[in-house]
Amino acid sequence: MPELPEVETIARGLHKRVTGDVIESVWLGRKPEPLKSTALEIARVLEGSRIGGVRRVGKHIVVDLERNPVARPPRSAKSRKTGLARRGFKTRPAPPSPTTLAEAGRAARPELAEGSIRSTAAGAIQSKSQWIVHLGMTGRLLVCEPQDEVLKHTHAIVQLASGRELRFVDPRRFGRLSVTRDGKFEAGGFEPLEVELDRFTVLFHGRKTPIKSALLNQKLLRGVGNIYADESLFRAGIRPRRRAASITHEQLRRLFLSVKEVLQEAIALGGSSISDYVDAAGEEGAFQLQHRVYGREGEPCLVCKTPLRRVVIAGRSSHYCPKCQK
DNA sequence: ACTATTTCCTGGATGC
DNA sequence: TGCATCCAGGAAATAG
Repeated sequence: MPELPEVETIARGLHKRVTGDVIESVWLGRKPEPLKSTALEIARVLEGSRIGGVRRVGKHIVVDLERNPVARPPRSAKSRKTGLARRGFKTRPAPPSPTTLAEAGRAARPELAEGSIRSTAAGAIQSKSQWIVHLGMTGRLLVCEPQDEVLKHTHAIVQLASGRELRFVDPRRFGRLSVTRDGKFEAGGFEPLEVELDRFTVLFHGRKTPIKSALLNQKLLRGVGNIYADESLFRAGIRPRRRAASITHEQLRRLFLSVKEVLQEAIALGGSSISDYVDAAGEEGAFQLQHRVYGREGEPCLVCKTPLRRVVIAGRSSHYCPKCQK
């Protein structure tokens, strides 16, 4: 279940491997789509774009895209592969059309050199856009070779000029793909690793909701999920059910430090591999071995040996030590 | 304006 | 072995 450290690990791996590559063609799976934007919008923005870099914002992977603002020839309905996929496809997807959009554009408008910013297409084309990927619970974004087996639940295949492919695989379909045309993706909330203490304190001030729920609220802090919320609360000595408003300033300071500490340690270990999480290179993280409460219901607290408890808060299982956390 | 609950989705675990 | 049921959870939608 990718949270901030897992997404950070994936984004770093992708950044290293695909920055500078050019997207030649895009295949998107069937509806009901795992998509926020429409398949058409996604394909239009991606195809012909150069990957300027990959980074993390909250739990989102942001792929920054650049393109030559060339006039774009209309595509015929027949040439569009999007939406043609059928449920549970098992064969290789159709190969990319021999002429990519970018090539067609350059051929049609050779005077538009690399780096040109002007477009004749009435504001329809931006030089900066973004591909936004949210992995949900079980999503993966993998760099593959074309001959690699296409995994079940592959919902998108992005073919790169280098010959490799970026594949989005998501069995549970909680993941989302979308694009922006202005390069201005906004996630809301503050980055937990960047937020300052006074801001952090204000975020929770006066809230009646349990502190666990507040930590999971992406409009406050972005990137903290169930595992790291529980681990942070344990390190701070705060029970997950405590109302945010009832937490003292000193305890909030401890929580502030704990959140950063847990996330930084997890990033250093490549994230937590629970169930099937792997990074862009297929490597597992190691932070699951450092979990002190998450997934340890009934096991002894590592500090005081008291059996750990699990309760459900706002539909999320929450693990804590009844003695160490008040 | 907040907060709480429901919904989406499928594989794996559990129970009979 | 097989079949039904439950559970995991991020975030949007809905309800209170």
